[in-house]
Amino acid sequence: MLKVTNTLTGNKEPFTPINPPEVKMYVCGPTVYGDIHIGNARSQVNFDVIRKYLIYSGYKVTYVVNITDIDDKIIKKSIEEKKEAKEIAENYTQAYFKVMEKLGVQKADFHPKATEFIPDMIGLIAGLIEKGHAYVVPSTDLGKDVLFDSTTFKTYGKLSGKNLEELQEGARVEKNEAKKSPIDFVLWKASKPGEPQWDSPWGKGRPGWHIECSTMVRKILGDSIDIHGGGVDLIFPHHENEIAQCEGFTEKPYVKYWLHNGFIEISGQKMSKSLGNIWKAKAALADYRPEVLRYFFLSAHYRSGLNYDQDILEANKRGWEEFNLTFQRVEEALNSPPVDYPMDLLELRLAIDEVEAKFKEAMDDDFNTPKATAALFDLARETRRVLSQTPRVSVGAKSLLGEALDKLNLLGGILGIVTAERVSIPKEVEELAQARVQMKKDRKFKEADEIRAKVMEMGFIIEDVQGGQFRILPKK
RNA sequence: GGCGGCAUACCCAAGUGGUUAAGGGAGCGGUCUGCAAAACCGCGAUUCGGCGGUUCAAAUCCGCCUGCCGCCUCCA
Repeated sequence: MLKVTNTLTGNKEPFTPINPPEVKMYVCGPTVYGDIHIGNARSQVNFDVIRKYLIYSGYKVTYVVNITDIDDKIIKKSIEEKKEAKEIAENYTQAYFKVMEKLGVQKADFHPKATEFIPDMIGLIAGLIEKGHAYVVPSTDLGKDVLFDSTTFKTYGKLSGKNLEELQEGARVEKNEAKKSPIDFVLWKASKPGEPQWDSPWGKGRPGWHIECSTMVRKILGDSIDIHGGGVDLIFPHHENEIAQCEGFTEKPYVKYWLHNGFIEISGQKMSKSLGNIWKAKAALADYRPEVLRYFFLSAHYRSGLNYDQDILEANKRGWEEFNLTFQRVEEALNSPPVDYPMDLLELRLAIDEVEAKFKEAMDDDFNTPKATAALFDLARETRRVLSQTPRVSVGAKSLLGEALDKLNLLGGILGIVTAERVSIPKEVEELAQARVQMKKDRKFKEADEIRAKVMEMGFIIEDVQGGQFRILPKK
């Protein structure tokens, strides 16, 4: 039984979708005003894993990740770079997809862009005005603003655990004097001359940030959905406001399970522009394999903070490489002719039999990826143990190793920490290594060592195993 | 000030009332080997920030204290 921690209730609760086996899932995607950083990437990877695990568990998932392609930051950037906002948005949208693809994040079923839903947003805003949840105030020469009237939504604050009085007292200096209450938020924003703009009943303007998610969720998935995800920082005000907009209008529950992932910190500090410690996903991918980054992201529970440090990532890298080596070893054994002596396979048999149950148990517990990974490592260790003495194994062992490999591929694939990529060994290296076997037999160790040194220069390591056999590994 | 989270070995990190406190990295010892190895095996917290309490039983529940962090303003 899958359990998930729901921000709305603050509890870990059984996951029972509204209309099983269907699961409607929406995750906040990027605002495309720049290259995404490693924190955005972590969030998307977390939810990618959650999505894949739900599918593995038999749910029929409809997955939506939006692209915010109109907002203040994009406009600011377009002024700075003297480019159209549209061009900025388009460029960074492509950059985003490129990074996601590299990271093995599967495309969502829908990637709606805010600018493609303007008429729907206008419709929702008009509906909110009609229902008395929103009001219009004068703004620029081109149009008026529309604001959500928070006090009309009784349960405002239920997601973030805040209440209206506290919020009003704690509110910072408010710029917009037209607001009835400082915590009212903008649904529609009048444009200034030269800014991107759309026609509306309130003149030329553009949508507020919160309204886009509400609109696209309703348009694509419906009034009530099962899962809505994003980073912890979105709880307030973004997701709080989405609830107010949708439930204010539909009077139906908007989202059943709110899931929020923790932040990545850089050496214990929050990533921020002022600290100058923003770590871009692109830069991370230049230094590390995607599988290593995913392994790192999944090394802590998704709700926890995740501290980045050079040493920590290096340690994760070594851990992943060890895991990855298992695949190569097993494939090597499967592709070699069998030996005819019996092997002790009891431990491996047991490990294969329990890995999937252990993995499920971990993932069913609010997607406990560190624990799930440990289950995979237990099996990987057993396979390596069988292979420790020899690259060639018995027929029985081959059969079990094949089973183990299938399990590791299946489960590791959900986490996205398995790579299909194999380093091909050049024929010349293979031949040199083969020749070295005879040299060793002839006790020409000096020559044998020279071969090893030469192969090393070519980027490969020769490891001797039992029976005069060898194993070739790429140099790291 | 309000709300919330966290504190487990040298490092990362599971564990949320009851067998020997997962897993990974580093370290150490060993195996194999002509040597080497990033290979394999073994070792490693009588103890879970501190102090009290509840309980037959607590890292796990409660209270207080200390320290760190997030949100309350754009942010994954």
